[in-house]
Amino acid sequence: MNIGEIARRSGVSRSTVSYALSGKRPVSEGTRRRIQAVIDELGYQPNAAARALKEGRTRTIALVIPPASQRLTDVQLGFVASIVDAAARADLDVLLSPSGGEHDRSFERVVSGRRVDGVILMEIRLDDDRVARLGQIGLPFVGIGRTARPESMSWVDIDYETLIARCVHHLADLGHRQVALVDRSAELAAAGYGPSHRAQAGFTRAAAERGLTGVRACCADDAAAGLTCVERLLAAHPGLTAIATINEAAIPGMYRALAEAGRKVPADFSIAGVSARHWAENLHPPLTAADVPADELGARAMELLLQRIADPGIPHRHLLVAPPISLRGTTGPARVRESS
Amino acid sequence: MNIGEIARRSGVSRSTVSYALSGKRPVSEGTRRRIQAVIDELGYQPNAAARALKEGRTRTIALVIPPASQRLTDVQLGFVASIVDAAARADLDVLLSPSGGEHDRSFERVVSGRRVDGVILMEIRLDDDRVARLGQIGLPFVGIGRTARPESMSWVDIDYETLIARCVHHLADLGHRQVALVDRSAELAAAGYGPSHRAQAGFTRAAAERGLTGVRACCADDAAAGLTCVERLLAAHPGLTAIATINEAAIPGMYRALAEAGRKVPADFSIAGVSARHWAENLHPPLTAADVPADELGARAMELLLQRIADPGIPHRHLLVAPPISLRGTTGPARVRESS
DNA sequence: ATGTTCATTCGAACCGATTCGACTTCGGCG
DNA sequence: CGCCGAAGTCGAATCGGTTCGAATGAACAT
Repeated sequence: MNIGEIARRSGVSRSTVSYALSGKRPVSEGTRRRIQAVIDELGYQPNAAARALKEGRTRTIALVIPPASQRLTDVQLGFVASIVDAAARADLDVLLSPSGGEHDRSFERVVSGRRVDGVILMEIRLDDDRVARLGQIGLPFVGIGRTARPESMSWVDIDYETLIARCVHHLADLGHRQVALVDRSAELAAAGYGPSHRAQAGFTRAAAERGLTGVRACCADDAAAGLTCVERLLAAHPGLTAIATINEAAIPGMYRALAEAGRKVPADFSIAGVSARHWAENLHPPLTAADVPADELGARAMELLLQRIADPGIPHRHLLVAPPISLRGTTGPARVRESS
Repeated sequence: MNIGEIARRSGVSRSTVSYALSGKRPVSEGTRRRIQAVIDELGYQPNAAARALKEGRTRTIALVIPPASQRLTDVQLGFVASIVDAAARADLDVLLSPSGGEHDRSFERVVSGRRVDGVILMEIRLDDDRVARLGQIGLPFVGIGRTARPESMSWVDIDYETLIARCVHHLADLGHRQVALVDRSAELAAAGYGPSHRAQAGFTRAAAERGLTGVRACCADDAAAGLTCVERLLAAHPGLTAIATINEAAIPGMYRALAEAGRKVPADFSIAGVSARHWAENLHPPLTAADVPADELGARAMELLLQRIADPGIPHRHLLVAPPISLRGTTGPARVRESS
């Protein structure tokens, strides 16, 4: 079932079949129909490897996701879904490469074996080896997230710094004086995960501007961690009345911890976060949060990548989004303390 | 950066480089080291397309997932994660192919263009075109789920029929007399989605065995649909006291609807389901459910696929799991009706 | 009749790996 | 001393496409 077989059965040469399929040179109407009939009958599709070898491109992109060990958050899932969708629309296939550890076989194999025409990188760190490696190889790529030197690459990103600052201002407006930032895991932050650092920067800045007492806590990406994290925060800081967070996966656990501590949300305690809209709306009570437009970001990332693949020489482009905070059910005026 | 370049720089022929890498023929120690040094220096990896063309295999598998439009459920996400993980361990790459509509370009391209050595199919219907197509092409595949003729393919599956029957028996044991089955979407069921049909069969059978009144409702895969679905059920069947469900994504909505109707769970109303463990545990109250071992199923599916790729002639194998129901916080004795 | 143009089609080279048969060396053995 | 086998290496063929230059033949003008 290769092109030679098609050529034989339609009584033409292999090159004519190729031209009939690609249209890069004229083929007479009759010949084209004869060839097409044979192709339809046998269900022929050109061998992808042979085509990729000759053309020098694979019509495939790689999507580099966090290692499989950690569950994807809802926002991340939104990125993956929209990218897979956009790729399908562009007739591209998507190769999934879990990467995160120090030395990653999958990433290296995909990237330096030229299995793909371009790469979309998720979970980028401020100083990311993979970015350097892709630059060295000269493979087009786009980040969802950015390094410490963002001018030198193309990316789309969420402006966690601004968003967390906005959360803090919102909480300060409501009268809260002691606010905590619940970050993602300590390991991620230590590894130089951008959003952690930027959220912290925004938090510190806004807290200073409003004269608030701010504490920061790291927390793994799951509900159980959220629960113990908030338990500890409440124990250590009894006067705490509000949380700002970028850790959506931990939020159900935070709700639970607050409920168990007898703090009603939003009457006694406020939470504001950054999250996927569906996720925020389906929590109970629904979360006041900046809704990350993951679908749009994913689609834009793919757009940027397609442009870079078409012409690797074009200047880098960036998209930084800071969606407004949707007021839902988890923030309210700070309750005046009984002891005061 | 191809094998010729490596050969030139190490002063040997291309075939010697190839043998040095594969070890399929002896290469002297000195030559091997010289070649390896050049390879390390240039960061050479064999071109995947050229290798695939010659060897006739791509070292890649396809994972066929539901179309991107619908969010993956937690169980599905577990499958994807474990398969990606298992593939990475076997040094295989994973190509993601969203498929579900009638005529699917991505699936056809991946499968008949020989882009992959094997396929794992998710969301299989009782009568599934893709199964037929894969059989026709002769590409090894394993289903997560099975068709109406399960002997003729390899698969792993969750025994929804048994699990839902168990849920019904459990609810009957607690004294419930009117029970509803909340299925997944009507479109899926109409398309012949296996779990829908099998869950329904188990539900009807168990309800008959216990003399219960059973109603079935379809419900899209999201919280909003779960909410309206349960609202409608309560309105139409005021005597309803329990739900069995395979629709995990709708469960938060069901909780909400019950809360809004003033039915406390589990005091006034019981829910038993089939779900991912993390998901069930993080609900509030935690869901009594059969915990789907998605990680194990995914790993086993990959195992079966690797066997079939190694030897397509071996007999088909199957794995049907029916994990026990973990009693958590959503089922309790039926409250004696006040009107009785 | 001859030359010219145009539309089609063909044959061969090429992409970058693997692999087979053949060739050269060298040591061991009769 | 000459033969044999093994080790090590090389050249060429091959996988299945794409693409370039050239060949064919019909239509048309001179």
